[in-house]
Amino acid sequence: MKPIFHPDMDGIDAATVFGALADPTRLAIVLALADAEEFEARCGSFTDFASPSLLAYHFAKLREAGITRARAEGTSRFISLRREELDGRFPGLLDSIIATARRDPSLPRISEDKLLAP
Amino acid sequence: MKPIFHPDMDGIDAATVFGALADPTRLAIVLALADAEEFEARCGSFTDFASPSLLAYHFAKLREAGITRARAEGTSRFISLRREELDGRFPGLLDSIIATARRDPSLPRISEDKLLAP
DNA sequence: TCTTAAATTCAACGATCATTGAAATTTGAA
DNA sequence: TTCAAATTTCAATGATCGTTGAATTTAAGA
Repeated sequence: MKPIFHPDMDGIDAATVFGALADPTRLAIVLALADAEEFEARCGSFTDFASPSLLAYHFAKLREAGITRARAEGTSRFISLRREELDGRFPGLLDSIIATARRDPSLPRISEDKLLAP
Repeated sequence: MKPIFHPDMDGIDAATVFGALADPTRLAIVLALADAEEFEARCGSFTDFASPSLLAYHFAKLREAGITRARAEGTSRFISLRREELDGRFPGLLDSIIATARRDPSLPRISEDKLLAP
């Protein structure tokens, strides 16, 4: 019932965004969201990356840095990239981040068809 | 006499680069280097940003993440951006970082003519 | 040689971070 | 109402981070 907090994009500073990306698991989440056909993914799709409670921590970091939004549906949650808003605040940055993540072979990947499966 | 360590760019991963940028002082250093006419700056030019010992810590972080190089001359040191090398590893990233830093008014700035003055 | 200047290194500190496992919350289904 | 699934919250841990101030290094100049 309690709404999910999403920060105003105008208040986001650059160092906070980079801090949210300074972790391979979070970078892998962003990459998976970027490379997926669907624009959102179920939170439970990422259990290959970390334990549920650790994932919740990483999801909160990304959300509080303005990079992702979250939406609740039933007992599930879906997250997606705040593409347009982030591009308004820092034009071109998200695309560059995604391109950078793609170039890093050390990042864990996830098969795309896992992202929405219940 | 002991040479300054510069990591091989191939071994740099994306999360390390973002981690080096997750601090306003280090972002301000990168921004100053990017906006300067000269391609390098004396380390002592940044004392507005932090104390000498704290600056040395930040310089090391940037250097170990592959973002900057350092060169000793007499008792001074000069740092510069590893533009071409970084662009080879992560094309377009540095320009995007610089554009992002420019859009963040909360970052401290330095008058450009301080960067080389002895 | 003695001194000064420029910068780093080191030891310490409190703060934040990533991680774990258990407990709590929320919702839909039996 | 009870149960199970999905996810978060909480408390605790060790590790890393940003910061300070003192000590050290290095090289140039008097």
